[in-house]
Amino acid sequence: MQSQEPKGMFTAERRQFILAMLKRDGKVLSSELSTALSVSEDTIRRDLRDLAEAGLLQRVHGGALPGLPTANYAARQQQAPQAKEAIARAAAGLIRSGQVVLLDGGTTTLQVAQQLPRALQATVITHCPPIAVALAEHPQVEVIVLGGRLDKHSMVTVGASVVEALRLVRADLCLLGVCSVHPELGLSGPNLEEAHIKRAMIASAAEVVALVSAEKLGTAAPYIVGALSELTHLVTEQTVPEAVLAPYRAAGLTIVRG
Amino acid sequence: MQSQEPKGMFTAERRQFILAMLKRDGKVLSSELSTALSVSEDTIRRDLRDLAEAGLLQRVHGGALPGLPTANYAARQQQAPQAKEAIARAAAGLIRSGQVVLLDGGTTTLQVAQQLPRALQATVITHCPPIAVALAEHPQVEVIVLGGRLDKHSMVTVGASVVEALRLVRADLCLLGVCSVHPELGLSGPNLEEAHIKRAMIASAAEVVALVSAEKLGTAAPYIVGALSELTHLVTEQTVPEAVLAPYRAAGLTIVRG
DNA sequence: GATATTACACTCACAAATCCGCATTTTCAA
DNA sequence: TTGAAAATGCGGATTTGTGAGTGTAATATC
Repeated sequence: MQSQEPKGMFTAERRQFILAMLKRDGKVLSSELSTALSVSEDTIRRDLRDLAEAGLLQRVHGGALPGLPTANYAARQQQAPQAKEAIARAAAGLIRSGQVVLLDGGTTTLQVAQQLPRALQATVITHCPPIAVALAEHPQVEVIVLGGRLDKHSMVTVGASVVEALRLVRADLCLLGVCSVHPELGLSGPNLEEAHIKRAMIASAAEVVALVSAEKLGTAAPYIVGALSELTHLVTEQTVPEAVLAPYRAAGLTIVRG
Repeated sequence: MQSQEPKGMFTAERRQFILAMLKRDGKVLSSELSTALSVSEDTIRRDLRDLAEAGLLQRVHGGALPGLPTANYAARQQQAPQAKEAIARAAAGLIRSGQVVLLDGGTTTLQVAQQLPRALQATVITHCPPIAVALAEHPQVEVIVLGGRLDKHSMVTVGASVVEALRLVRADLCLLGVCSVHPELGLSGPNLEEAHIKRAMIASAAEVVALVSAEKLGTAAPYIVGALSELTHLVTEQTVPEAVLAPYRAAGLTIVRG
């Protein structure tokens, strides 16, 4: 993709190229751009200055970094500590090319969406608008949004229409977010509506993966989602001691540590 | 196709040729077009100016690039902020407390969502995930998301499920975004799927408001949404001369200037 | 912590592209 | 045919994009 470009290139084209390169590599260097596009570094700097002014990237010494993908999610990302990021990365690794994936709501699954390899080609079905917005940046993934009433706290759509739409789906994989997991009580959550939806997601997927941070392991919440036997994988943190995980292994789950 | 053209060539023909060449090559140069069509560069510039006004391409220094398809959503959000903001504020003022409102996709309608008075209590139905995310901040507004396949370019969900869900709705008000409006041809847009959805939105609402920036007035696009008579209000910029608005007034529309 | 190096902003200059007004030609209808 | 409106081309002024030179700020190196 490092291909040279015709000597005649519009300013707008060059800036598109810069943005594309930034998106692909996560950063750009003024010097590299200058040689790659065969224009002076001053021109590159002018481009970077204008693009930064438009909020499309963030200038740093020597080049530029991706701009903040809107303030909303920047705030969310901050409250995602390293542990969640690691869990998300591990979970993203479970998705294979060509699969249809059900992606639950929550900050951890949002991280999953942001960490999908750019080369991955898949269909993601979600009832979480922020995840849909995040995945719009992805070049390959097809996104299906499940409609319903928006629950502003958890930022997912809920209601009969979501469950109904899930009935029409046969997914390969299902990634479940915020849930309590208990060796005997199984999965449970703090919200009845969401519990219904998670149950429908489980019913529509061949493999079911739960993303569980350390503090949610061994706990339970008011509303039951399903038994432990409904799960196939459990992704959690490095730091969780093996003793805590033993009962889940015994139940036949594949354990993945982020 | 690169063949020379008869010395006698109608203006419309030449413009078709320009569009075809743009579609084939992804870009056109004023200088090349001038020699290829054996007309002066001024004529080419006039063509490009008119075609850009009709929204069929995007002018750049030295030639033109394909219209909207290349610009991404984040970039569009930045363009012409003050005019769009004014239109959005005026449109937001049309919403009365307790109403059920259909909110179309687009950058202008996103502005509307961001400008809703915090005291307003209403239900907003939208097929645009970014709008849903923006409205999550609002303390009073209930949000309903219409599900479907995500069109990454315009950031709205599309498909039969959206139209189907709209059938179940009886809204008081409908705010339509990016559309071309023409006194005789009525509303039209650049996308067939979206045209279908806009039509369904119109059918489900008692009052229909079109949010139209100055450059979209008097223009048309490939896909018809509906006749002028389907509209009840038209919100546009302060700067639009009264003469341009006269035909819309004559059609019985209430004109609101931002 | 001082110095060398690199990146940056600012200005100027030049060329290309564009815009504008006006004269000329073409088109179409009365 | 004739007249009005639109389209076209031309010469000018203006704007835009670019590169080069110079001084300043930031980073790297010792």
